[in-house]
This record gives sequence, structure tokens and C-alpha cells, in this order.
Amino acid sequence: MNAESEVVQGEKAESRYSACLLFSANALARAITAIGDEEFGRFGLCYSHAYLLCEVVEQPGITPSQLSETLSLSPSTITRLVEKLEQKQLVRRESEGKKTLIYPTNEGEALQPAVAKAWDRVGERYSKAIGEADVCQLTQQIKKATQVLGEGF
Amino acid sequence: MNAESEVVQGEKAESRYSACLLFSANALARAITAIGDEEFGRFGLCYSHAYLLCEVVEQPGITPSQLSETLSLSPSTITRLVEKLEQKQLVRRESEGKKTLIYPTNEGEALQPAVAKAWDRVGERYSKAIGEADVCQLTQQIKKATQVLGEGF
DNA sequence: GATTTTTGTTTGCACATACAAATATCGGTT
DNA sequence: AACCGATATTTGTATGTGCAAACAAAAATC
Repeated sequence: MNAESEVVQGEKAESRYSACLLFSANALARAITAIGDEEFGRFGLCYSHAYLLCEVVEQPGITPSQLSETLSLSPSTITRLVEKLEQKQLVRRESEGKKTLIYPTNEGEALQPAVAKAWDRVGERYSKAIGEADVCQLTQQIKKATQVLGEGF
Repeated sequence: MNAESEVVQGEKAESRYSACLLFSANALARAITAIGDEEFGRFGLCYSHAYLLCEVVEQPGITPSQLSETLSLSPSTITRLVEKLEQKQLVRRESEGKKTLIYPTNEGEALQPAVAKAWDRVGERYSKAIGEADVCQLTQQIKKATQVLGEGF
């Protein structure tokens, strides 16, 4: 009966694996995404849609591959997101050679400011919970880590 | 032509929104999950399967709700994961009243050590990339943030 | 100028995840 | 004993995401 075998059965069982970054990163992502879903849900969007729409409004004619880079999402995922947004009449596609140019519709352009405000609200909400200073530090660390992981490991 | 309109077209276009924790948390999660998928993929598992299997081996007879708590996943997701693992003959379910008890099969028990080793490898890989000290700090911060966000915001 | 290779985008398919509703069981109340 | 609210689990359905393959167009090679 050593200390190691003291497994708290039931409530608050803390697993050894939960200390892993793989687990906690995903848990954090889900927790914050929940906030985003709540804010962007009013427009029938998820956070990636919201982000994508803002990018398209800021850079009309942007291509899927550029968006893929900016949003850190696979090209196929971008295609799917654009499809959805096109279906909601917020963006339109234009073929130019092998490229595809994505433009906002009038409707999309009109909606963007509200969506941008929602981004701010999301930021305010988790800042209030986590603490402004911690958010900055955490975000910077996360971005750095992501970047390092991205460039071959 | 003020500095603000200096938008770098194409490569390394840094969006204002990418500074958002919502975005970067998801990006990090995807990046690390990619490592996990690579390691656990050898067993035909994803990281949640791997985590779940280890928990079941360590606590035979654990219930879905306990797993839901430990893995921070919804009960329905747990059901689906268990289904998959059951299909792969790694765990089995036993009904006891309104509860469901989950046990590892012999096969599952036999596989667990290899899976646990894969967890270690995942940890080593991102530690090497990010730096051991930074990983510890980052993980702690992330866990704290997640916890705070979890308890009502 | 024709063929090969590379690049950009889109599909087919699969999967993890969650919400809402359905189902089943337990613990009380009357 | 019969009902009722609470709890545990499972299904129906939908969504974001990615891999591998298909496709299209451009660029490079011969």
C-alpha cells in the first residue's frame, strides 16, 4: 500500500496522462471554442467561418491556399468552409486559371463588422476569466510552440 | 499610405485575428494532435482512444461518466470511443443497472504497455521541439486556464 | 511544341466531437 | 405499491477537420 497505488476512485480522478500537453491543449481548445460557438452561433457561424469571412473582407480575391496558410487549416477544409459560406451567400468564388479567388458578397461585407465585434466579445470573455496579463503571455507561448512544432519536428 | 494598410500579400500574412487565443489554442491542439496521430496511428488509434484504453486498464470497471470527467469529453463521445475500442476487441462493456462497466480484454491489456510507450514518445517529441522547461510551464498554464474557463464564465 | 512535373483546388471517405432527444434505472414520496 | 424526479447511458443527427485521390492548370524539361 504505497502512495502510488492511492487511486482516487470516482470524483476528481487525476490521471497521469492528463498532465500531457496533447491532452490539455485539446481540452483548452474545446473550452475556448465553446465560448466562440456561443458568440458566433448568433450568425450561424463557427469560429473558423467567422475568421475566414473577416479575412475575405479584408483581402478580397484571396485564394484558398493563402487562407489555408493564415488559418492553419488544410486546403480541403478551406474548400468546405468556403462552400458553407457561399451557401449562406456571404462569399462568392471566381475561377481564374488554376486559382480560385474568393470575394465577399454585399451581404458578407455588411455582416463582417458584427462578426468582428463578436471576436472582441470572445476576447473580453476569456480575458475576464483568465486574466488579461495571463492571456497575453499564454497566447504568445502557444503561438511560439505552434510555430516551432510546425517547422518540422 | 499609413503603416496600418501595409498588408503583406501572400506569404506570412499575419492576421489580426490570429493573435486571438481561440485561434491559437486550436492551432496548437491540431499541431500536437498530429504528432499523437502519428504515434498512435500504428495501433489504429487516435489520442483519445489511447488515453481511454490506458484508463480502462488502470481502472477496470470504470464507467463512461467517470471517463467523461477524466477525459473532459461529453458522455456521448465516450460511448462512441468505447464502441470503436469494443469493435477492435480492446475493451468490453458490462451492464450493471443503469451503469455500464468497462473492462479491458486480454488483447487490450496486452496492448496497453505499447500504447503507454507511445505516450512517452509523444511527450519526448514535443519536448524536444518546444523545450522541456517551456513544456512544463505551458502545460501548467493551459491546465489552469482550462479549469478557470470550465467553472462558469 | 509535346510530355512530364509541379502546383492549386476540389471530392470521397472517415473520424472525433457535441447537442438534443430517447431510453433505462435508481431513489424517494405519497 | 405506484408514481416521479434525478441520474446514467445510448442513439440520431450534424459539423469541422484531414488524408488520399482526382482533377485542372501552369511550369519546366526535353
